[in-house]
Amino acid sequence: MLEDEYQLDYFLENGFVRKQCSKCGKHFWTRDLERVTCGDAPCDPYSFIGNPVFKKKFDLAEMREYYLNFFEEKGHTRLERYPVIARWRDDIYLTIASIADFQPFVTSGQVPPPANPLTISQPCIRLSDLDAVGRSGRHLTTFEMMAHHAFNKKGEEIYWKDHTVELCDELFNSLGVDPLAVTYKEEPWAGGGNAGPCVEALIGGLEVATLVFMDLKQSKDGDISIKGDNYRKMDNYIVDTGYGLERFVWASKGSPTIYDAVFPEIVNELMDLAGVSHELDNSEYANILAQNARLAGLMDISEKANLFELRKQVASSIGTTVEKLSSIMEPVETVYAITDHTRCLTFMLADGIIPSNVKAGYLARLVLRRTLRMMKDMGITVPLSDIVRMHINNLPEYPEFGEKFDVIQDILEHEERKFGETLERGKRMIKKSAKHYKESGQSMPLESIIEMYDSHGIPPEISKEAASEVGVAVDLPDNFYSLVAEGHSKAEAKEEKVFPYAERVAKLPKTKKLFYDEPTRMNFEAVILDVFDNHIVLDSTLFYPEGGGQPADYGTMVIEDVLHNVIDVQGVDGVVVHIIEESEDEFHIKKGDMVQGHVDEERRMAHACHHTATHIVNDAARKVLGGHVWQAGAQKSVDRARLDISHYKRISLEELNQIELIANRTVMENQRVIAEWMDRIDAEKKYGFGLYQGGVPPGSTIRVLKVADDIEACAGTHCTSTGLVGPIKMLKTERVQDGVERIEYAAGLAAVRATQEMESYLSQAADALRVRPEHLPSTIDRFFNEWKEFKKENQRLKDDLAHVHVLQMANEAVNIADMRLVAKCIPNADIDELVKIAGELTTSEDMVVLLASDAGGVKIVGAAGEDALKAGADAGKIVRAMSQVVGGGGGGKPAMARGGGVDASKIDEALAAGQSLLGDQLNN
RNA sequence: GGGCUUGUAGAUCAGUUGGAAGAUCGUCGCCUUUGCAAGGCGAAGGCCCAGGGUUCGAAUCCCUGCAAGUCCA
Repeated sequence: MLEDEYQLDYFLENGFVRKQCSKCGKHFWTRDLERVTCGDAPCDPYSFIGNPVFKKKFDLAEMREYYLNFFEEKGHTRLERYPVIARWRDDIYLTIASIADFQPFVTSGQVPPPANPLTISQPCIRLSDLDAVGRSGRHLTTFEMMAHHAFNKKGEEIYWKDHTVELCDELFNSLGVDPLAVTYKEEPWAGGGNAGPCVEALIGGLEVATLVFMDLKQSKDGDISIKGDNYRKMDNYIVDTGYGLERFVWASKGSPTIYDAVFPEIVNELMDLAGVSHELDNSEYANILAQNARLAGLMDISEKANLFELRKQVASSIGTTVEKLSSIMEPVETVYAITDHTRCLTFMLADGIIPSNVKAGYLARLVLRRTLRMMKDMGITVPLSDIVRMHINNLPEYPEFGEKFDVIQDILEHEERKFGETLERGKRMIKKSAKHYKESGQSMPLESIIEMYDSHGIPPEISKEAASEVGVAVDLPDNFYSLVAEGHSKAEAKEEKVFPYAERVAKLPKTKKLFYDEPTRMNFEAVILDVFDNHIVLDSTLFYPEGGGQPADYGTMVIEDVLHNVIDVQGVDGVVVHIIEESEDEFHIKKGDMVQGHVDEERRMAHACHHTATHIVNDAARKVLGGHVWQAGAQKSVDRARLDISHYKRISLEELNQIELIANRTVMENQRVIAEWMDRIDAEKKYGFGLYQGGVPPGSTIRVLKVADDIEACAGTHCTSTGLVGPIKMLKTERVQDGVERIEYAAGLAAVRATQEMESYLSQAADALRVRPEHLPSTIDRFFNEWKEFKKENQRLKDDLAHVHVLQMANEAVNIADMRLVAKCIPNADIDELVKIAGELTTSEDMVVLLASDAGGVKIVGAAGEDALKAGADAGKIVRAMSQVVGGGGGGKPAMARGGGVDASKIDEALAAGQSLLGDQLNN
């Protein structure tokens, strides 16, 4: 990055000098002529602890308000925060920075910003330094990034570097910061495909703000190289600042840790619950925490070795041992982490993340389970929701949290119970396998501990604990989690489907879409703009291209008196491409030809019904299940549609019935379906991000569709009023992921057909049992019970029959070498009968039994009594040999074997062969 | 989106190379006991998740589906 980028007039005119840090070598700007270090840790240790840098103390609400108000007075428009779950992004799950609110469409210049310049305090969640939270004294999973942004275009500059630094500097001045204590360090920034110069504002060793001047974007042919990637200048350039709200509050209070500054009441309450005495008034204790935070500021403690190093340094600086220090620090750190994590959960759940085993939901569960584990370690037994309640009470600025508390509580209880069950199950498994290893005199292999974690979610510490209860010791290596990661094969890069002819299509003008204005018209005329094999582009069309879960229209096109079937329609950047069935005539189609198009009306109407029904069902589901319900996907077809929604429990039959009733009521209200093209920003302001349930459409204007109470951005074709949807019939629910339920339903004629189909199953079943459908449940119940009775009865009869056979057959035995043999065919007997007879006969110890039956081919059973076994009889071998005779196979144990074959005519031959083989066995 | 694990009695789980479906707890009956805890004897209770396939034969092997658990991006 060029040095020139940082030669700001503001610095030069306000007594700043550019220096190079004597420790890290980076350049920085300061008013302090004596200063030799850049002001950032580790070059400068924290000096603000116990020595606040502002003239007064602020809490979160006061600080946030001060900041936003300051920038409002400087001509910025204040914006409401965005959710912590990045609904409008498909590349990240969580909102990780204020600028994320405006990516990708505002930052790329496609969509104008909601205000310019603007200021916002955006709650953000970053889980990348999870291990450091609580320990470092400064890391948080959840923080608010206060920011002012200006979006500049060539010729339309709001403000750029000078004014940005000036505003920052003024803010510090107004807060009473000593001007000599502020440094601005040069630190080129790159991330998320963009880059630019950047200065970090540092006070007392703490980085309190980052001022990014984003004016580069990643590009293969770019002429500027940063960290190995090529970038080039953008037409627009953006002021992207980030001021850490929590750090400001910390700096204003100078408390030993950021946690004691941000949520002191909750920290204290949890310390009490954990039985940890946390007296910051005690100067000795406060000094330990302060010293820990100061030194932690100098290093990255996410690695265990570094944590130990930190302990060593802190211990020596206050004159104690590492063990003693650890015993003081660990409980305190854990409580800090619990306080932080529960605040994170508060934001996550209140903003509608449903804990799950995939996607953002997994992140929520990760935090949740970590928290529960730590609470258990600390002996905190209150429900998680009690702690979340504390946070909600502590954040009155977010009244929406309180409104959602009931659902949050329900989710938390559900999750706590689930985790408890998982741990119980896991402990049983561990104990079982530990016992196994103990008995065989082995130690517990690490692989099984890894498997317990990877496949069953049992934390290694819990595995170790459970194993030691059985008396098996387990060594846990420091790099346990990286060993887990090693076991995972790298995910394959998925192949992106590339549309053929995409480049040529891109050069064509956007197709005029007639189906929005005239949803009921099915015939049209148009002109061919271009043809690629069987792909046809028109100037205008009534054909709906696949999109938004709605499949493409089919139909026909008459070109030069030849009829072509349209078998697919795709949209490529606003250009509609019609794909016709391949035929020999297609070679005659050329640019400029007139086309008479006809859309398959039945297919279109079925799609429209299902699409409108989807909006109705979505709304009904929210009304029945709760406001946390969020569309996670949808697909329509001619005969059914499905809607995936976020929900933390299985949908019960009662709930599904309720949804069905409400949906059909909405239909009968016969409300007009209203679609209007709106400015994206206006639409977002008016309706919120609920608009994007079905996905985020690109562009500065979006089509807002109102179906009864449901308002969404939607580009599909719809019925003109809800009444035209016809009946909506729920078909089934399915759990596609933990936390995501799929509802399947049919609408319109498809619903009638689906109902008819169900009824026909019902009447067929009823006919088969010769009862009326309403008697089916009781009749089936009776039949099933009777069937079980008969089965048992059958078993008893076979036993009796076998017994009768046994009495007869014992007399028929022939003597072979001191043993007795019964070799006989019992016609029609099934294999179980043969087994029973043979089993009973061989209770006589000198008996060998060879039985056959012609039921279903040939069945053979052989058995030998104790003495016969000792004498060398092996029923397994005999039966195998006999089975080969009848064209099959068999085997078993010497005492009991079975086999069979297909050729019933050779049964006698097989019995004879068996007898002779037995003779051989006994004589040897 | 990818990976791994699991569906057997009311509950928790065994079930070997494919060859007679089991244990423990719980339930019920009887016995022992002043009573309780406990003990003894016995019994009931299984579409071995569903559907295909391989095989003479499948709880067991293969495929598909359904249900559930879990790790990661």
